[in-house]
Amino acid sequence: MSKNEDILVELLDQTLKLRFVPHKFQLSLAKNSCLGENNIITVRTGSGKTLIAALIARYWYEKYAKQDKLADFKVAFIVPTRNLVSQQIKVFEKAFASNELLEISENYNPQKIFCSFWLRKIIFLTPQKLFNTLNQTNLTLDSFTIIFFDECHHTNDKHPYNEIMKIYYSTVFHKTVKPLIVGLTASLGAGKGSPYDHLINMCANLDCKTVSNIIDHDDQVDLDTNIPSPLTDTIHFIDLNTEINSIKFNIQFICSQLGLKVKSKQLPKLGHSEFEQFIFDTNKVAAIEMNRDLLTVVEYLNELNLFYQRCEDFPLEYCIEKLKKFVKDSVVEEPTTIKSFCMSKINDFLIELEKKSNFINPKLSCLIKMILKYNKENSRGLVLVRTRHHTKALCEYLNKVNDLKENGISCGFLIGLGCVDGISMNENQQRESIENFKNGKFKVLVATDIAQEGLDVPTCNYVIRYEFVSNEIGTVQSRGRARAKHGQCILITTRGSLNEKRENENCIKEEMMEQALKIFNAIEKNQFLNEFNFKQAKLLSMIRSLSNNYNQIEKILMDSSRVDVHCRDCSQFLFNGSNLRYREPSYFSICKLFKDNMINVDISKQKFFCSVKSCGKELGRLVQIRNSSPLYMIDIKGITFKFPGNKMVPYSKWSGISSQISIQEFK
DNA sequence: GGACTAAGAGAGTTTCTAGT
DNA sequence: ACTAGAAACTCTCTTAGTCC
Repeated sequence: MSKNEDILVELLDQTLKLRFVPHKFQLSLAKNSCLGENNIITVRTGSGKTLIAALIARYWYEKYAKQDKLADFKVAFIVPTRNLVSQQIKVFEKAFASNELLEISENYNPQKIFCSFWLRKIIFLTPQKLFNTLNQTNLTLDSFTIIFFDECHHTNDKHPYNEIMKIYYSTVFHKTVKPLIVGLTASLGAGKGSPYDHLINMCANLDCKTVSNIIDHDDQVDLDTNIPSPLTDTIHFIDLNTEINSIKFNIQFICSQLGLKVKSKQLPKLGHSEFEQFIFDTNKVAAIEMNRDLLTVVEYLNELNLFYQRCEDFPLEYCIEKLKKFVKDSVVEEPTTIKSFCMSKINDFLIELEKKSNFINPKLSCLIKMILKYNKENSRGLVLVRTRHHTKALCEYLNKVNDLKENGISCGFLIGLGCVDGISMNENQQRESIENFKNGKFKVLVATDIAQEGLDVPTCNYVIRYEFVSNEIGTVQSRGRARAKHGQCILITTRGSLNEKRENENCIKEEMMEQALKIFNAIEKNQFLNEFNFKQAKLLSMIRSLSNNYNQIEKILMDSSRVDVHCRDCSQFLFNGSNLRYREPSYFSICKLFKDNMINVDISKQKFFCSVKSCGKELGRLVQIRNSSPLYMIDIKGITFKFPGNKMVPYSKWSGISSQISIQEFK
């Protein structure tokens, strides 16, 4: 029996302890990692990559247990986006007791991660968190037995994944004890140059000399029979109808009228980048010349151009609402002649639009038709769009459509964290949206590309990309969201659009990527290793030179006593830099002279200000720490730093100055 | 005409700040 | 103490400008 088969038998034995029965192809893909080789596992979406990871982790867990080394067993499972953390934990629960798994959620700081690290066997986190912990605490990569990189095609350039690998290369690569690297992805991508070169680059970045993919015929059959078969993408072309074209024509007409008012030469075509450039340039000229009329016209032209772009994809009511809001916001008491003219043109246009009450947007009606067509008992549909505005507008619109209501189809939306242009979502709302989509309260989910990667809803049977095309990896990933049998993936776009062109290019790239994998499978191992070693040597020398630079920067960190802190407004000297102290997450002054003479304290507000009478700049807040006198927390925006040679530098954040001078920590 | 670079927009993530 | 929002950072894509 060969060593490989040994491993397989052993693996099958392990499966008795799992709460799932792995498919044969999953065992084949896990093999290299169980042999202890760093390895990239690539197989199409939906085939249970996370289960393979759990299998590998379990294999090593048992191995360590047998050798009585379980105390050393530590695994990190890194995922590119936060909402994947809890999702992947659920999969691992099929192979491990939940008290051995730890979800590092957003309220963990590096110190807390460092402390919690020892409590559980497997931690799940985003790469930035791991990176920060490695940099700010004593945690090192050789503490880990295995590191899984989920969606490892990100390991490139300055992505946090690659930053972690740079630490790997500069700290543990030459050691005998180092973590086993396992990369998981549905598609490595084709890169910019040759896809095969790209594949070698990815291997070098991840220090993986093998790429596990389905080679064996039996495995292919096993995959195809057990996992719902892959879908072919279809592009659904839309021809714009006369109504939209007439609206566009109207906007063009109004714009040319506005243009004449400022004697501009012929306007560029609306909806194209030249028009935006024209707006930008003209605005600049108008601002320099202080030409108010021109500024007004440019403002209106810009809004009309936005309308021109929106009316194809968005519901008409949404476009009208946006325009109305613009009109409302720009009302002034005594408008100039030009302003009144623009306003009246827009108002006329709005009245004209209101008449089109039963206007049909062909792209939207196609979307509704698609949803109705693929909607089944207990089915789910994902609509992917480009911007946050799309998600909100489409979601509101779809929820009003009678055809959908009658079929019991309600719709939710999902976007990333934070607030942009007044559209926001926090973590709880995200979780709620996904939960409602899973439990069926929402049968349709409209989302930005946050949902493109990793969102795993088994009943999701169709994905509609609504005028949304990203890169070739995105095409593969979005297809993988349709998990149910006979799933569908449709791209809705205007005929002849840029999106059509890009989608076609993506398909070609995807084909090339498959080809690169075939070359890899066919090529002599030695030849591959030569190419791999060459890339890796290049990578190592680059990292070495980077770390040399880094060490130099470390060395020239200035003694804090060589800088002085001054008031940002009146330049009054406040205290010497040696009196600065850091206590997470803020900075304080411990200078007695400063406290006694340089500031006025407002006890009721718990704030202090520059003591110069004509200044009074706010400099910071009082912070009460248990059983001690108040600390003087300095606001970075209230002060400026004076360097040797009398150079004054204002910083907007503390990380700027703390990378220049050494600041002591509070004890 | 093709390759490269820079800037801008829109998406993401984390950290820090300020208000309740 | 908690939470929401701003700021700072990266990534991808597109466009415009420059160089060969």
